[in-house]
Amino acid sequence: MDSPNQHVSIGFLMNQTSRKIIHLLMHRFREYDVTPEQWSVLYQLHKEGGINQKELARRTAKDQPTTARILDLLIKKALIQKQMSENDRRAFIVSLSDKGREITEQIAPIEESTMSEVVAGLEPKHVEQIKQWLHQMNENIDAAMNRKE
Amino acid sequence: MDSPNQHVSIGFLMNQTSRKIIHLLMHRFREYDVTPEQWSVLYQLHKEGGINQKELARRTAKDQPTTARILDLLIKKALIQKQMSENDRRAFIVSLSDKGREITEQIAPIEESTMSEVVAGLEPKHVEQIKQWLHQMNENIDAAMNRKE
DNA sequence: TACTTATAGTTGTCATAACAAGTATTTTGT
DNA sequence: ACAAAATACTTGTTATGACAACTATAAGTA
Repeated sequence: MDSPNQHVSIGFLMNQTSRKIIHLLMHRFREYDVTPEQWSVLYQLHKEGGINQKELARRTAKDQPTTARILDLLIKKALIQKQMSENDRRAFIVSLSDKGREITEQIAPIEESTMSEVVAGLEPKHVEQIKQWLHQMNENIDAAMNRKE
Repeated sequence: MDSPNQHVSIGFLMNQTSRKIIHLLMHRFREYDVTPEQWSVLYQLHKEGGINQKELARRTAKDQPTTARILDLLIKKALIQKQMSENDRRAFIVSLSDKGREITEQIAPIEESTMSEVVAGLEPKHVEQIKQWLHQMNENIDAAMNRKE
């Protein structure tokens, strides 16, 4: 990519960078047969299991159908399990299997070191600064979506 | 999204923000029946038409199959046309149709104003700073991918 | 020239994501 | 208590994106 940075929209650049990060993580995770999106689900369940699909979708910032299909794949790989909620028979409670916990703990340091490579050359306070600005953009977008529909 | 910014990986946050930008643009473009990814192709062709698919893929940062399929859709909508290259019978030369040019010019200001909304509250020099850091991350990722395979 | 290799593009498969529509269950309002 | 509305989840469709395999053509090389 030799394109002059200055004339490229920030939207285009963010999209490109985000895809590249996912691409890199995919390669690093490949031997575990887990994609970055599947990893984000496993990671949330490792932080706190026993939540339902809707809550899991909220925490991973995915919609419910996408979450449901990722869970299908993770069940096929025997990394998670679903059980019917006792309080609410519409809902399922999701949690890591032993194998899922093991793989999650193996992948976690790989994810961390990969992201360190990605932000190499940036100071930690700059990374925090970017996160704050991204957060601001997120809020702007939410406001824009709510305003117009 | 009430998640505490600090404990979220920058990769996760970038992916989320990027998707939200696309989502917002999609809504703003909906009446023109053009998606943001299709728009990025139209935009590049408006800057310079008469290039082949491989070059177009490079400029939009998509791979060739993705570009080919987006072009199929744009041809169906009669926004672009392909003609065989005279020099190289493997290649097609892509360019905007009159309708494509018209729609592109209508959408351009919408894209601009939408992106202004997204970065509302950030100073222009901060936006430039983010772009520089994103560019740095891109280079880091390219280096990491080349190093390991 | 003939053979090998590289290139431009297409097609197929799978994962992710948005959206709409459907089912089953729960909650709300009367 | 009962009908209506909301909720949790699933399924189908379309677009995008990564990747591998394929066809046709071009370029490099013996």
